[in-house]
Amino acid sequence: MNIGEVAKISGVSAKMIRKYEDSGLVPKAKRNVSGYRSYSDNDVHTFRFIKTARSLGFSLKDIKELLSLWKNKKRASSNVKKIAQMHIEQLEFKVNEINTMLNTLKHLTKNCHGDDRPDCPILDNLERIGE
Amino acid sequence: MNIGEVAKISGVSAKMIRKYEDSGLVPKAKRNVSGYRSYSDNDVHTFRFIKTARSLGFSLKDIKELLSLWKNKKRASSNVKKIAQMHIEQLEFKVNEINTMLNTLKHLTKNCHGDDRPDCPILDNLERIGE
DNA sequence: GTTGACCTTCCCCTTTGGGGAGGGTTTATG
DNA sequence: CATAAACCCTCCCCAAAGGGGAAGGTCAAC
Repeated sequence: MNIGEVAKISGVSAKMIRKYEDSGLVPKAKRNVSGYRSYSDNDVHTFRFIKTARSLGFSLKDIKELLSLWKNKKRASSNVKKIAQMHIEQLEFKVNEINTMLNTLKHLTKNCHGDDRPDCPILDNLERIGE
Repeated sequence: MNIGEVAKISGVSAKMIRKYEDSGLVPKAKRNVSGYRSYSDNDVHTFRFIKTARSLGFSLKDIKELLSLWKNKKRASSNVKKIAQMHIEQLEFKVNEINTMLNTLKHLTKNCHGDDRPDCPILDNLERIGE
């Protein structure tokens, strides 16, 4: 398969497939006589794995490890679980951050009349809060 | 004041103060004879405003608008409120995305025994989900 | 008068994509 | 058979919001 077909059926753009190769996430693809990258069904499988992992928010660094565990039939599942748990913690941290922002923002917005007058608790608080 | 003192009391690093100037977020600072940037208390006030707005997750683009509304005593609060509401919507979208990831990740992780054996529902699902 | 702390500009790096230029190849169509 | 469309290649630039550090000028204190 050429890169375009792999992109279509794996859901990873040709652009990103090349980048993943450049960055070492996946091994360099074989080339045909004219220099085109040439892929197997197995490669498609790998790109689908990457695509799914990205949709769960894993970083490429994490995915690199996940891929190597995936390919290693003698892996310990504890290593996979560790990566997932770290990732969960980071996502929970982010959610907490955003929810803190949202609480403040919603409070401020509720109290802003939002009309033609200039008075605005949102601006008032931007002046004051960060002290 | 020199940039270092402004950085210290506003909480915005000197590096970022220069970038904000370069990017047009704040007007170019006056310079003293030796070329050093020179700031007033009012400038500190502005950087504090920016700092707080960043802590609420506003983008620099949003902050540019917020700053101009803040400085404009004839503003309509509706314009401020609009920006805040758009921002709230974006943050809520992000939270939803992350929570969706977390639901899947927690489910998978719960079912992974996490020991020396290779079997792992996390990897199994990375293969399958994204179809 | 030298040292250290401060300031300047300039360039590079992060992360995960995308856009597009310039040029070669393959395939389909007239 | 020739040409055009659709691929593919590499290379460079862009986003956002920071940070690191080099090379060099300036100021203050000892």
